[in-house]
Amino acid sequence: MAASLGLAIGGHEAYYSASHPAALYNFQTTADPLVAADTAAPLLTFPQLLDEYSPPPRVHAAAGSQMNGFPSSYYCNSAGVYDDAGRRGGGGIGGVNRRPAGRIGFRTRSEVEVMDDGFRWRKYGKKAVKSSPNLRNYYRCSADGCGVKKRVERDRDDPRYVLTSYDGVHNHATPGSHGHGASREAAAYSAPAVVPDTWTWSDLHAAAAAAHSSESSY
DNA sequence: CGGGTTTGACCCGCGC
DNA sequence: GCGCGGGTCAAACCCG
Repeated sequence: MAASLGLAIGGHEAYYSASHPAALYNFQTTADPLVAADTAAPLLTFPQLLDEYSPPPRVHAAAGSQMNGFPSSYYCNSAGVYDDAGRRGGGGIGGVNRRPAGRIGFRTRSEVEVMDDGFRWRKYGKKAVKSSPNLRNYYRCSADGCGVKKRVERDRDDPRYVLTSYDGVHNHATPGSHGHGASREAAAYSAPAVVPDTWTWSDLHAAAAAAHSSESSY
């Protein structure tokens, strides 16, 4: 079945998209990522996901060299209705009622908040949020014309973990590439309808967006 | 000198 | 209608 279907598990919604391999492996969509991260525990580990879908080498490198730990769980808020704390998320971005094309989050055990995922990020805000005693940092992709955003905050329940969520899809190749993988980047840049052999951050974002459009009915 | 970070103010949607 | 809360802007500042 090429379509995705929604399930209700323990009061939480989980979406599994048959067209998205990662989703088949419990790459969850949930209204409450924090709860899901705790209760729907048996999710794939980051390395597992990477091995399973052969992501680009640079992701491997980033995971190996820059991260102190690795994501222990995932959530994908493709509904774009709730924020990281499961609160209303329609609050809009900058007051503008923008609907995120797709949001993917990671709960990562790490000493540092900033993880090199191959893209260049510029911090544009920092905010204390009610849902957490910790500050939330806002980053934007520094590539011109790329509106991908990323927010990072420490898990309020376990400060050893970092909650990272991505909004949007990169419309460019990772700046960290040094000439290799041009074909892969071209594939990732175009053909959003075709499932590529290798999964990149952008691919995941695009998949989330696709799941979003098929699930919701705006 | 250029790019990134900091910081407070501001904007806007939502709930009451 | 008002207050709250999250998200963003933008100028000043910092650093390589």
